[in-house]
Amino acid sequence: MKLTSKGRYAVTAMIDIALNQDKGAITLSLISERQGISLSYLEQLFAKLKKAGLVSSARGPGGGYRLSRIASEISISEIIRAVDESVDARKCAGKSNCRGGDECLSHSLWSDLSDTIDAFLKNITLQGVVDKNHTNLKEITFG
Amino acid sequence: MKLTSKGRYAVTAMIDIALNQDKGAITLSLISERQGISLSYLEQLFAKLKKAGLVSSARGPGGGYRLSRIASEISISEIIRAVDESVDARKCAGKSNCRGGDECLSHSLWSDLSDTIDAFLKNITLQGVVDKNHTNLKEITFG
DNA sequence: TAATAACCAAGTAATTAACTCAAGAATTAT
DNA sequence: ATAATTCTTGAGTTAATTACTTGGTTATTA
Repeated sequence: MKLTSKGRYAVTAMIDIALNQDKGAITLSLISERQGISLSYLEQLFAKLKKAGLVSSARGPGGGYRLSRIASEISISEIIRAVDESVDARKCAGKSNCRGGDECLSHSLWSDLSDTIDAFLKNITLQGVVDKNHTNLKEITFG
Repeated sequence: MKLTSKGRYAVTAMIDIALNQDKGAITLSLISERQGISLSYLEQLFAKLKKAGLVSSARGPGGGYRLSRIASEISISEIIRAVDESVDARKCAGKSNCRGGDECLSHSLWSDLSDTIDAFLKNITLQGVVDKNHTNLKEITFG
């Protein structure tokens, strides 16, 4: 799991579609204008989003992108993972200075932590973000 | 909130100290050897960790770094925020194409989401990760 | 057939990450 | 004192990634 502005762009674009999906297919030009993201960059992001099965596309006039599933069934985790290659949490693997003992412990721990964050984001849906329902999650206390 | 390998390096190094703090101050050379992170890069990271008040330092032989607080009172959020500049969730601010209306909605939503992730990481402490207690958090279900 | 809009492939500029080099200053041990 | 150790600082380098640009092509619709 990796969190960068690249992922934010993807989430922003997906939210834009979710907010405007009643108007039919949404063109990247429109998203580009509304969200201030370059068209070609969006093309690259949407190639990945499509490959991940999160959106479907239609060419030609009246074409554009649609959500493949309803917004309540698309998680933020999926969107971010579609565009952001995950951080390699195990760079130690194969390295001479990492023998899998205590030295490697922190690496596997980070890996677990990363999974935990991912599991957390799986429970926040696009619809939840649009509805601002995700703020409910803030109320949950841990530990 | 931003999640990159830079933050992972910082967390890894802090875990290394937490695991070895009974042996006194920990030198960066040792962490460098054990974790496979270059010494100079660690120097830069620890300059920030120290500035953030997470570690204290001692020079000379027998010197090194110590945790400023006990591990159960240092959150993963603090460590990551100390070294990783946060993603600017409001690049829209001041831009002509973002007028603060619906167009900007997704930006503030992302900002909220980022806060949510941060709040989540605030509840995972260094000690929790060392004890693997953080895996308990995986059991929590949302929504 | 003309306009639209997705698709595609290179390449480039800017930024950041990760590292290197080269000093210096404080502390401890001899 | 002297020497070894370790933090501290800053300037510079390399590599990777981000974000964007350019210039097309294909498919679809009016």
